[in-house]
Amino acid sequence: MEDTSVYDRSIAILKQNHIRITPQRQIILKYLINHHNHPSVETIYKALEKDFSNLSMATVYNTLRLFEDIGIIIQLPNKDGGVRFDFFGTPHFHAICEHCGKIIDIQYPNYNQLDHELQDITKKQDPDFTPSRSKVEVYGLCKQCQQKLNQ
Amino acid sequence: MEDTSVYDRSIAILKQNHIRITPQRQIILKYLINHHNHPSVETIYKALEKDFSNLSMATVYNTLRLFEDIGIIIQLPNKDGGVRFDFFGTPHFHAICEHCGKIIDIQYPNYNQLDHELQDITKKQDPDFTPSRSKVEVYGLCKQCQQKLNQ
DNA sequence: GTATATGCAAAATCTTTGCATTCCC
DNA sequence: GGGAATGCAAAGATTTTGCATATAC
Repeated sequence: MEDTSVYDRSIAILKQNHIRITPQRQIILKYLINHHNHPSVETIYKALEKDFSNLSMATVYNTLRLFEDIGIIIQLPNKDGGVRFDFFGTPHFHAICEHCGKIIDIQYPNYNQLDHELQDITKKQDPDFTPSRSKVEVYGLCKQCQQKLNQ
Repeated sequence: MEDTSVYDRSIAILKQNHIRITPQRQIILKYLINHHNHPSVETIYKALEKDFSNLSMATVYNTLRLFEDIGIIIQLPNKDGGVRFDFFGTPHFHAICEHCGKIIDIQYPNYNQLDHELQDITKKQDPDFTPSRSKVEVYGLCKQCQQKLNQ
């Protein structure tokens, strides 16, 4: 199963960073790998507390920040307050609807090249800054909202 | 003065969008044009309430959302909660320090071409989505934080 | 064994809302 | 004049903190 190796690779990254593998971190990681719904903190918490009682929001917050720091997930803006998250196994960017806030994954084969380009430009414009990753968001209107607004 | 015409052009955009020109909107717009410090809501409020008593946070929030909706400012993530804003007269992107959260403007001559490219890719990958603008952030370490972390 | 992570609940932040009043067009 | 914007304060969300307890390595 492909997901298992994604999971194993992620766990390896955690270990490389001397991060302890707790059950909470495992289930949150699994959730993020298996759900590409760009969940909010609360969505993750609600989904997991059923099977894993006495999980706390604080732990979910801690874990997500940790995962973001080491680059295996990225944070996305949420139209109505709060933020959302997305597992970042295959690098990609996001299209975000300005009207409803819907987030769509844009898988782009040359993302790595684009990422490299953006880091290059940044280093050229500001040699004092050492870039390590980039984040791209494209804003516009999703199909449903286009139709709604044209009525 | 260059800033005057930037201001006039922005006001024209507001009028095009049938947005009323209130004194509050004028001073907030002027502040954003003249300060490229990526201010938070509170920074703007604090700076303006001195000269403009009984300005309310609610109005600052409303105004910033409005300006963002019509695309004359963009919202940036803030490391420690909340968000920051930047006037978007000349299209550019941002370098953000992962360690201290510092935001640096990256003026890039071919930004428009890059923006166009990103919208093109998005449309190709998801024909149902109609893109209108893009946002690019490059993460890494600023000079100060590199030095700090290497000690 | 020890440093680290967790849960809990309270505190601190940040943002929105409702409504009476004011004001732009 | 009328619809829209504002200020205010309260409510609602979201996120962080402190500390005792539990646990990964």
